[in-house]
Amino acid sequence: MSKLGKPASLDEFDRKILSVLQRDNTTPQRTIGEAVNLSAPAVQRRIKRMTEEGVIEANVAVVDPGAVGQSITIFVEVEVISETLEQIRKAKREFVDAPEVQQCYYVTGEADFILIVIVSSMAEYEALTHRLFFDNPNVKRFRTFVAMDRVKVGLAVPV
Amino acid sequence: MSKLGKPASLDEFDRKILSVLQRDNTTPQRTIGEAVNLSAPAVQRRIKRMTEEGVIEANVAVVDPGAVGQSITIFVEVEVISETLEQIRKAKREFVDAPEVQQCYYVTGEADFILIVIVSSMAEYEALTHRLFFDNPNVKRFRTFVAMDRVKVGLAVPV
DNA sequence: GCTGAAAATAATTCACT
DNA sequence: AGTGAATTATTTTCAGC
Repeated sequence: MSKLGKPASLDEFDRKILSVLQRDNTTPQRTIGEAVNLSAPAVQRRIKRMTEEGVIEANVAVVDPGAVGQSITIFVEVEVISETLEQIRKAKREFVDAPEVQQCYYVTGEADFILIVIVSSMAEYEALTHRLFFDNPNVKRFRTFVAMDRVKVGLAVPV
Repeated sequence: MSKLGKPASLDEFDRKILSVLQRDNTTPQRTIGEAVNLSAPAVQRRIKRMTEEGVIEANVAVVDPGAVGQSITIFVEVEVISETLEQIRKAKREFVDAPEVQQCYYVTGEADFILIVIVSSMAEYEALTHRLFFDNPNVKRFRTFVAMDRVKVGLAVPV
């Protein structure tokens, strides 16, 4: 959910703090302060403000899918038939609600949605395709790409 | 980088801890302990072990791209000409080294790579396509999908 | 091996300048 | 925004299972 309240102008201090937190948010505020030439409380205040403004959306641990069952990462391009606002909203909701769907984007181009799905078996994926796609009369077409290697993974944003 | 050293067998405690940390890794260990019926030090030891084993790959802050310049998320399907091991490795390296490339997967299907790119303007994306694709004789074709909405974003894994 | 309890250390938060 | 005190969390040590 993006905060639309403010432009949330960030100064150079904020940007530097963010770039540290995107790599490792367990970095002590004191260490961050030394890196950006600010006291620890000042760093803390800025982090708190950016969290309240929604600049920092979440703080999460990144888990290796392979360690938790033999997980399979799959990309799915989905094309829908009707692109009315209501249909799009409904499709979004269905995709978001599926726990197997890790990331979902509404896109321009030859597809309408791109989904990143994580399952523990192809049988599970097949079941998911039935539930999300075949049983959905508004889905015209979908294409599957199975990831053989997660070459680079990150949610970081250039700051 | 996936740790291949051990199967890293996780018990129910580990899985519960992971599922908490994937939502919010700033949750105090004491609170986690109460949730999973374990003492704070026990929680801490398990987190440390899973971090060393690579089960926990990173701890990161998720930043709203819109807050940091008006960032644009783009998906790119890349098809290469030669799929020799050496060419694949070389392509991987080039994609990984580009800071605009946030996520990169090597996939089966009609494409060979799927990239998730974040740029602050289409001009920047165009420059990137020249650098990564047009100037690379091994790239046969690429397709661009511009994200209009990040419907769901997460790196969490079902545990 | 693992746990939980207590002490020591280090972090964060708050009042004040 | 910085300083220092108070609070809170994390880390280590250690005894017991």
